[in-house]
Amino acid sequence: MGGESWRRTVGGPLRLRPMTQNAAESTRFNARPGDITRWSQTVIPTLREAPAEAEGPSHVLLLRAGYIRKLGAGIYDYLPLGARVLRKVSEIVREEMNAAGASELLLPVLLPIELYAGTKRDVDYGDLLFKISDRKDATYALGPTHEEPITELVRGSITSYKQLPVNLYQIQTKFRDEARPRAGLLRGREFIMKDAYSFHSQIEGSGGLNETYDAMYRAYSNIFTRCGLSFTPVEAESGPIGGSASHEFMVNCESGEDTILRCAASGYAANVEKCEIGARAAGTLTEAPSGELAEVHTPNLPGIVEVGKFMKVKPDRMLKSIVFQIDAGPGVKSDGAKWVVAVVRGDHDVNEGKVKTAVRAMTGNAKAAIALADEKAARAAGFAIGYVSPRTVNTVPGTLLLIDADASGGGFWASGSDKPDHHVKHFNWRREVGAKLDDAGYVNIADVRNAIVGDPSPRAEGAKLEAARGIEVGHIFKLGTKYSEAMDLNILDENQQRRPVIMGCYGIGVSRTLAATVEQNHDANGIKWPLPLAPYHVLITLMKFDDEQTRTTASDIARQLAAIGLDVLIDDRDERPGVKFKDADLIGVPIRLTLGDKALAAQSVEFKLRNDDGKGDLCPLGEVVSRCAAAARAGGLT
RNA sequence: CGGGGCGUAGCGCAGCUUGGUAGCGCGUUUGGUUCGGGACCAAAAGGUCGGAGGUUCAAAUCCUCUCGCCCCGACCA
Repeated sequence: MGGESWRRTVGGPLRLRPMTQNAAESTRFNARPGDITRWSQTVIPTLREAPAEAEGPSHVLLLRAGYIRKLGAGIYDYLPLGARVLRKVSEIVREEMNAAGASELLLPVLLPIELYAGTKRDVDYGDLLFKISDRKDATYALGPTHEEPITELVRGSITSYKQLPVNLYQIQTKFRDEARPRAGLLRGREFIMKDAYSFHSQIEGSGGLNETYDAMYRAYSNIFTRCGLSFTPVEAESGPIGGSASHEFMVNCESGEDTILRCAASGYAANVEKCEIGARAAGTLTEAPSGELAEVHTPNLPGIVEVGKFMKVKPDRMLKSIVFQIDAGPGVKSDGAKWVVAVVRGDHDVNEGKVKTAVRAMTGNAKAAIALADEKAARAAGFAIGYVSPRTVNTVPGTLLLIDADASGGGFWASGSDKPDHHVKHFNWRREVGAKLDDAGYVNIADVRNAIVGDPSPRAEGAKLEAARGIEVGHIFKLGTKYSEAMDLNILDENQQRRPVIMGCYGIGVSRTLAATVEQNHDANGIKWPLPLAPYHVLITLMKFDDEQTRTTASDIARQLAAIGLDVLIDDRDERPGVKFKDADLIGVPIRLTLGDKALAAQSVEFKLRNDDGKGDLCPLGEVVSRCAAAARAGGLT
């Protein structure tokens, strides 16, 4: 971080409110007064039963509590409560993005398909790209992310390296033609996202990509902290630049779809795709055989588990051999290596990214691309797909062999037999593969599998990796020059060199954050909003909706709360108390004030937090505002 | 895109096997009794049974096609 930079890139949000010694002023939570809404005048259609299709706590509760309504598969209305929460998330995002030196703009949703053809993303994105056509039959895409339009914009408006860096963001609806929308707001076809793009003339130093990346990392940490969420930033699959060039921000939640791994000793955390594994004991590839090689007929068995059951061999004693094909990369001459067979234990999963890294190291070709082998091509080359064994390193020309440490030892192994419907028992590395094992140009022991719970930590000796689940709500990464090269975004640098602009990209799922917050904060009765995201901070429940004194008192309190910046919902419906209390718990407003006869007679109201059990306690009218303010502050409202 | 399932009142469901006047609970409306954690009694409104075609005297029910939705998998912010 260049400390002299005029740009504010560190720390919390700028607040417009001037510092003051005045005690009353200092309890204010917002520059503007809070909102006062009467339940009877808005639309909060709570449901006793959730629609049958609702899946998962956030989906069920947001539907039941009247925050959202489904309009189609993966398409939702945001009702007044839902819209208010979205606004709260967005405001926090805005404040932190602005404080970190980014500028908000708004790009179109409707984009000519040609824009995506230029970067081949119309193909790469495939069916995920939402396409529509107009009356002239011209095709458009509904923006899934906005690298192309933003690059197009910057190409036409930034003309000198002296104008860099810039970081531009928008908060907007995105579209993806998901194969299977699910879990309500967590995976919709239409969702709200904050996406930011930064542009730089260099990677290092003041104004460089790394500086902004770090600033975004801090801004994201601030944002999710301010939202009141428990979250973990994890290392994710790195982009083209390498290193720790990508992080995902995961909301910690057992119901989350993503698995993350972390090491308590070092603080290291990564997603499954990225997670490194610490040093493991490997075999010497010289161990003695466990017995005679024996062929077993294993017809019509679809997976390793079934084969294992059939042969009475546990998956952790089986070798799984996965075939990848190597594309040497444009302009790079192939050195003859065409295939890679990655071998892991049957109970482990091959990691494509790690295979790629290992292949690059092995061949010295840093641009080599690998992909799961095309089945037809692999068969034609001599691989019995589904029954491949490591012996193919000897039988198929141009084949490299990568052996995971845990698959490299001696003892009993079962493997494919390189002919359809057959496996072998007592596979032995030395006997079956032979001299090629000693040729490091062809055979390497490497980390080529996904990490799992209990694996050694890559950062602290002796420590083990723990697994946790989460929901991805933010992702930052270093794009490099992929888009600037594809779209001719070049700028002359100070040495008069014409160079592609270096880019970074930073996303936050705004609507997903709303849902993830509910996933993380709820109980059997309903939602429990963290104060900063709550649609209203205080709910005033009238026991007698038509009692004049009750109504006046409620209005009074609401006005005073609004004056210090708290948002107030007054439940003035003609409903029985039980209904009101159930709904109060369901919609999850953090602070509840109940105005009933007995309390009012004692010049008091009942004060209860959504987080507390029981019925709350009496609070004298004169102390209500300060008590709410204290609770709001304790709840993380600023 | 593969496999499975479901479309009947605002929500949850029954009816379909064996064709014959479309039902139940919740919610809604009206009246009454109630009134501190989803009250009770009475009355009422609300449905082209997803759509199209076919078989039949007659179709929510049987057949064909189609659309929508959900779940598992593949995929994924």
